[in-house]
Amino acid sequence: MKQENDLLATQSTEERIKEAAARVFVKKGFAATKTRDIAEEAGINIASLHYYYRSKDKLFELVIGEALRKFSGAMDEILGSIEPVHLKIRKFVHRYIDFFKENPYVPLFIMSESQSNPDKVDKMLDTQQHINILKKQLEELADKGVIRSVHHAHFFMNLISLTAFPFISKALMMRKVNLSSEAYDKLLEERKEMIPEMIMSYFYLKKPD
Amino acid sequence: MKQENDLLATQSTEERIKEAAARVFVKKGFAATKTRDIAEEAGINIASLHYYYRSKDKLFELVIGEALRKFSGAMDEILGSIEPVHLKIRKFVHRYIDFFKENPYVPLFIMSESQSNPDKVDKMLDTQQHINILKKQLEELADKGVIRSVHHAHFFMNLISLTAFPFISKALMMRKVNLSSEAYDKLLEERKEMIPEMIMSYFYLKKPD
DNA sequence: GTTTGATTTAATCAAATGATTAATTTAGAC
DNA sequence: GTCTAAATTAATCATTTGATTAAATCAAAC
Repeated sequence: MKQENDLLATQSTEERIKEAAARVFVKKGFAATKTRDIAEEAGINIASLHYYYRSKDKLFELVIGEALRKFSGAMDEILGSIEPVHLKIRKFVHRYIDFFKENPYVPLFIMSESQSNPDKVDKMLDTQQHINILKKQLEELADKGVIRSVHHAHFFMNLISLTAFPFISKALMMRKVNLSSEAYDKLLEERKEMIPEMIMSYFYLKKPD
Repeated sequence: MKQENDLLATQSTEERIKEAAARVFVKKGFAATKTRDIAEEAGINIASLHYYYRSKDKLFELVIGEALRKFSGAMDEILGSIEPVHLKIRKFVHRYIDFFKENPYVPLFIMSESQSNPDKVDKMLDTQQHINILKKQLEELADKGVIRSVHHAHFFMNLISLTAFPFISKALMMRKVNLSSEAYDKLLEERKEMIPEMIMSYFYLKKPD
């Protein structure tokens, strides 16, 4: 077969289907995505989709699984380390803002899925262990009087809220505050510094050592 | 017709359909919701649904419209007032946490819809004007050196992120931090005090007058 | 109790949609 | 070149689903 262009030449059909599926699923959700949409997006025949992936369900689980692994892999790696908390915060925020800039639909996608399909999502994410490391660190700091003594969940919630929500709400927020996508992205970049500072100024009663 | 029970007796069919639709749409999203689901949830015939609301689309627009009006109505009322900013923050957070506790699916629903259906959502929300009041207030405070001089969007983003995200992520977060729904709700209640304090401690350089 | 309009129901339609089939084409082995 | 397995396509199937229809039921007016 003569390759019609480089784009087609560089990727296998199998690959193209998966990536097209990821785009469409993430944008429209599972139910609103039709196999024909994916086929069109990938530039292939519907039957090829079934040839490679058996069913829409299987393809979806593969795609969502990858999104979740990427997401929680990055999270665990940072939160689970034994680095001091105040350094973790910075790393976490920087890495997640970069990650979300490249995968802007992932956070909302995960939230939506964990609403409509809690079991599927749940099985693919288990960060329990790493959160416990963070918890222990926070308890120690609280004992020493370095940070406020509040439930560790608040710490975690605040960190993720401030980092992830502006991505989830980008479309809405842009309108509300009347900003272009570029201007908004610039603000997101600023948050890499702002969020750690904000968390620190609230939780830390003394300077960390 | 003999009424079979009080629940059926107290609501008209029309009302029951709308409320059932709200529950199902909000839980599963537009595409995943089948008219048969709504009919079953409401305990009525599919044809009655069309009799009262013409089409699935019309019913959806009605439901989403109401959710959005409730949401943005509350938001505007508080943010648009001329009260001092530090009082607004408290009111906003208290009111929204109460609102979200009663309507826990609304925030995620709005985010999902503004992703897949930006135009529909956009037309129903116009808080531009009230945000401008807040913006002006923040600029004045910044000029006086009372608060940090950062883009007003950050202020708004932080406020909403800290308030809304824990509701959007409740399902996921509960697992991560290993909490029951009740324990989680207790944390949400604590946030009524924590969030204003956190925002204040970061943005305010002097005590507000 | 009859009539009338509003409401509800069961049955059905047409289009959309996930999946399959059978035929065709492609690429590599010999 | 020929053969074979893999890949791709067009055509089609069975089910789901939003919507409609026509008949049945209900409730109020008289």
